Amino acid sequence: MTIEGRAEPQAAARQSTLRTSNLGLVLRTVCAAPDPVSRADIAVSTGMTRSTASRLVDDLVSAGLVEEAERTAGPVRGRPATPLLPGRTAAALGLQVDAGRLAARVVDLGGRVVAERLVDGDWVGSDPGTTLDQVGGLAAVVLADVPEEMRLVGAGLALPGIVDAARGVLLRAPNLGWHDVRPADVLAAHLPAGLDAVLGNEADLAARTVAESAPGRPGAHRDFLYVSGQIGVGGAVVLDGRVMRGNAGWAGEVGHVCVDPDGPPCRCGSTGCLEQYAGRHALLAAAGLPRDASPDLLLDTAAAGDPRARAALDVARRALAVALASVLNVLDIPTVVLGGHLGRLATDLRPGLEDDLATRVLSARWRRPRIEAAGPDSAPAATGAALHALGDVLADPVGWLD
Amino acid sequence: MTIEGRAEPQAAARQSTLRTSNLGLVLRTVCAAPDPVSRADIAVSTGMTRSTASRLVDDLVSAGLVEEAERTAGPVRGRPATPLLPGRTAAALGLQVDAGRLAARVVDLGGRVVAERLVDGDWVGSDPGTTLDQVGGLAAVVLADVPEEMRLVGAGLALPGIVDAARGVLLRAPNLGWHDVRPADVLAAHLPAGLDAVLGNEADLAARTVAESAPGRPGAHRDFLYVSGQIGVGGAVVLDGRVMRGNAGWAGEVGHVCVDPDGPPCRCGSTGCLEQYAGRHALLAAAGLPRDASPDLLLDTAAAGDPRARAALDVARRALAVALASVLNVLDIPTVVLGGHLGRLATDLRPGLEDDLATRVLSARWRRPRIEAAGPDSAPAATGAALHALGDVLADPVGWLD
DNA sequence: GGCTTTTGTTGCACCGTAGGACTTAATCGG
DNA sequence: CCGATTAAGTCCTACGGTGCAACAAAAGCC
Repeated sequence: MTIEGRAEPQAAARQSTLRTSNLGLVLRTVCAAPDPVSRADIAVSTGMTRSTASRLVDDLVSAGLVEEAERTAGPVRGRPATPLLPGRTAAALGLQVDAGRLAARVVDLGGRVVAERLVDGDWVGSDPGTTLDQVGGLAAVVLADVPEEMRLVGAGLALPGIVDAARGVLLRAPNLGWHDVRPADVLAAHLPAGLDAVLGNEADLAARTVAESAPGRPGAHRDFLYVSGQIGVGGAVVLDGRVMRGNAGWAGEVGHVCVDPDGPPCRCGSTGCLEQYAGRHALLAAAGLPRDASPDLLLDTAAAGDPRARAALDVARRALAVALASVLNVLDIPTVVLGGHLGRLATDLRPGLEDDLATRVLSARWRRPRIEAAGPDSAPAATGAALHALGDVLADPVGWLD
Repeated sequence: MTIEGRAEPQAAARQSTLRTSNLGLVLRTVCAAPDPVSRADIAVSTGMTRSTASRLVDDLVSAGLVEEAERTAGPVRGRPATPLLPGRTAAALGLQVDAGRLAARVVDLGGRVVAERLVDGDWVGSDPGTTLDQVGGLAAVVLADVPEEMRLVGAGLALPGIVDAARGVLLRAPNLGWHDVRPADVLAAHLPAGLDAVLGNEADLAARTVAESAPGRPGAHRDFLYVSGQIGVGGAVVLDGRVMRGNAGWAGEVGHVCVDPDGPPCRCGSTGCLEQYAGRHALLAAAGLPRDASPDLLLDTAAAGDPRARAALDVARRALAVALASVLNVLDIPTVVLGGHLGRLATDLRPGLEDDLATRVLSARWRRPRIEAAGPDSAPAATGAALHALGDVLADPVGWLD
């Protein structure tokens, strides 16, 4: 929390800042490139001299953050380049607790999933201690699969609620029925000493996997609104490739954008929230299906001609159009990525939704808003949590040089 | 415009980057401080050594960007400090074209208004060339008032519409009836050679004066939504003290947040936009008053018991509550600042509006959203335009060292 | 008046990057 | 097969900017 109206004291840049900054830049350049780059490539793309680039790369290589691949003699003249790759020995643990799934994953600097475990079930109204114990157990199993030489640089835990990351507290997670939980108290027993999981919001971290396909590597979109269809509707705003966490962690709550002030009351105290039309429970109830039915069943039912299912989908689409248009007008964002159950309904929703947005979004005449579905990852927020931890290394590799 | 999915090549930090960065930091420290600081204060607050701070200050002093005030012997032991102040010889020109007012202002590094001219009138549907000629004339008059030794470091022009700042084009300004105008073509004749005005959106620049009370000095709020009540309703999102311009300059258009999907059609093509309830024209028409009546007349009429005026205010308040709550839920912002005619209605709107927001904003239980009125400045966007130009100097003073 | 305290300055050391010469490892051409 | 060419990577010195510590300056305190 910052004190309003006062600038926080900014630190002066010193010699070591240069090294930190440039080491990070070199590492990010290696990680961002779709194809392996050489020391000379780095020098060219960053503008530093070959000697400087070379020295920084050497430091990163000896720390294991960058690896030299075999020189493959190509059809080019001159001394062949040494291809550089993100190191395989640096990795992070990503954990996820969701109302319907627990996940633990280890992801390395190259974005490769080294090990993972998923468990499906129902944790609505579960006991925080018991559930976190389960996740801790998963984490321990996954960590046992990790090769000996691998170095864990951090861990993250994705939670479907509002978190105070600085204090490590989950303030409230309505879908789980949890509030004021401090996961570190339970997780510490299962994790290696010194490895404590940074908390993050599920939608924020899932959005990160869209913005960043691997640590430091830009993903499909740089500026977008991520809408996470869960029991309710969560979301995240991504600007310039970075997830906006907001002043106190509450940012991105598209589920509570008001679609109709005279609409049904929402558990948040307001009326006509988007969640009341497009949340999974609301949607399935309106369609006359059991509330744990799958999105595919809903689509099949509608396709079979069931009027209630069709109507529920249309209502959800119209509500999404109103809510998303409002957000897009305020944020001037070109793209909406649908995740969770909304992602699986994207094919059905997209055409009508894009048409609605084209009439409701002010800038649509210049650039038509696009709707996309998130990838098929079964636990994107777990990967996002690992990416978050790995991001600390990319931002400042100095602490990881032996 | 950035190419999506690709990281733009970032430049490596070099020795000169240190100097640039630290010179800027020292200058901003001097400008940000409410009371004059000394070289030693700067060293302490930035963490650099006294010798480094001293050297950087000397450079800024000899360039006129910082001034040494008289040493005033205080009641403290030790050698008295030399108080440092923002230089008086660096200033920028701020211009504003509005539907009802033209303005030209010169503001110096300390935030002092050196000279200004305002002209009221009606420029709705005006000819761009003629109107810009008028502003250019104002600018020339104002510049003639500026002392000889003063150095103009830049200029800005605030316009009530969507601008492409990079290309210097006003895309569209519905209130003026302008589109695709390149002001530089007309203004160049009135401004000194080399001084070209950077374009900005009126609401964005007005919001900047709230975020920044003088160049580099934090204002009353750091994170807020600025709502500019003009003929329509504009706005700006300010996060971490910086105005979000959005991907293509369309950000902050709160006026077109949907308040009621079944509401009246808006000129933007959507229905039930906030502007249809809280825009000046809509509000006055609903109250049965002429559309150029003042906000004070509306308040007086309502206070006198006129039911139409009272109802119009209540409708506007409820619409604002729905729209603002949606935005606040997505952005996690604690404060709304009302400007333009809405600022003058703030006293009437605030109590009810804050209550409505308290029930509609998700995080209100933890932190109640607050409504504030913008200051009484008659042309805030002109000042904002000047601040924008001065901001370039604060960001990188190196170009201004002789 | 001498002591204390804090500000501002000066000279030297250190650190990291810049630049250019040199080495290395490949292709190409005779 | 061998030298010319080309580009990658390394090494050494120079330079620029900050850190450090000693010193000078200007006040209050006793």
